[in-house]
Amino acid sequence: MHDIRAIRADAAAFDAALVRRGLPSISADILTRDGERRTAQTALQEKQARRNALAKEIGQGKRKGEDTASLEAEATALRGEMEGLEKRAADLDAAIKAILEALPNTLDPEVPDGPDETANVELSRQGEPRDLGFEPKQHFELGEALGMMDFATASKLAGARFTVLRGPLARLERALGQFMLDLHTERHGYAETIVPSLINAATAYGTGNLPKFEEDLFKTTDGRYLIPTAEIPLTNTVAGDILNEKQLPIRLTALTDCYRSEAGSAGRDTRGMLRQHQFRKVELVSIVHPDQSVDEHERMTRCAETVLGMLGLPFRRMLLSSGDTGFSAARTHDLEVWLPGQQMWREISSCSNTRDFQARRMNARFRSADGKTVAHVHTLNGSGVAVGRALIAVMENHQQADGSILIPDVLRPYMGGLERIAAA
RNA sequence: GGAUGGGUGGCCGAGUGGUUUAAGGCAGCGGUCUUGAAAACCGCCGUGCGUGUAAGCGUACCGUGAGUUCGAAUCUCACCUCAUCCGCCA
Repeated sequence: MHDIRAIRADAAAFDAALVRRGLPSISADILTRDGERRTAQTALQEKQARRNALAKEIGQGKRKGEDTASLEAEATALRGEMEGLEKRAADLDAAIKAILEALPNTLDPEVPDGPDETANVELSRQGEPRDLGFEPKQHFELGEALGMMDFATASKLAGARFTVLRGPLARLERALGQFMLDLHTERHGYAETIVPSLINAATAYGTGNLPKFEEDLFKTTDGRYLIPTAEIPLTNTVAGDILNEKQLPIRLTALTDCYRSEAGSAGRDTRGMLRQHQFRKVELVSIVHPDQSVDEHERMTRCAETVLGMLGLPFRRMLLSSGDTGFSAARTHDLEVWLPGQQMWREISSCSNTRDFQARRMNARFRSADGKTVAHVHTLNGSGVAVGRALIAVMENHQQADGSILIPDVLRPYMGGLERIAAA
């Protein structure tokens, strides 16, 4: 959510930010409504002040046994005048809010301009795609040959875009989640958290998922939503709060199932378990002082990179372009892992600094250490990392010529010491 | 699902129609005292919006939304939510 005072202070900068998002300049329209709202509000407040004075006078008069009929008549008349002004101020306020809440976050100056992911910029790379010495298979070919990845049964149970995993492959998915959680809690300072998988509308609004992107969510019969990411409940844990500056930074992590309708992605990634209605993800969320969000964004991205490095997966860090950066983010780093079977880099983590955009929507603030000022916190979120896609990446990168899969060292303690997944 | 009782500032908590300008306490901030700290004492101390160069002034907010009234934290209605008990249940 944008700050109306910032728009008043520098309308040109606001419009320029919208242009970068491919949107028309609308500051003039907003400021016109804002001016009308303030005029109506000021007039209303003057009448409220008069009403309050009259009410006090009437109270005191009645106490003394005086006749207050004429005062009461004036107050009654005043009430009629106030109704129109009150409605006008409220309507304008709602109209301005409706405009502002549909606008995406302002982009970081370093974000490259471009229409879509083709304009993303590679910032760094760790590990290189290597020649396996044989024709690499895709994860679903490997999984089905092992008899441990079953799309037909999943389809029978639920439909397209679901997967049934069995045996050691199912355990590998569990191992990945445990490994990531242990890493982030023991080494990276994130507090392990269990959150609801169902959220109400206010919570989805706070992170920017509502009202614009409702079609991406699964909605329950009682009006709640299945979480598409733990970012939403984790970030909203501080909604409405005024935190003490000493509490910052707050770092939270959770392993949850994520549910996405994948509306609008028909036909994309239909084979395998790359794009599912349900997948597991370890999420990282940081609530920080505004001065710290840039550093925290780098730190968070490195926490996610550490996971991939320890799993022996080649990856690169991308800075998303203006056209590919999400609604709530000011700047996003995607981590793309190399998939030998696909011969492609695929997103496995996305780390975003939303600055105060989400904090404004959910009214999450902190009081300065000296107790004098209250300001919005900055919030960041990142995948640390997507478990289902990590499973794919491990399978494809550590596949052997015979179709077995070598288990990375760091996962073996979570696999009961198993070193290799092979067909039974 | 049924019954009952609640929701007041960062926290606790008083307040059943009119000097409430929401008491009091805790926490926090500043100060006095002290070598320093603690204690004690003194002062400050909710959020948003409007207005103003500013100091300030005004206004709204007591779970949310409507309503009654000249006037609502207080009365009415609906909803949300929490607690406890009963029922059911992993």
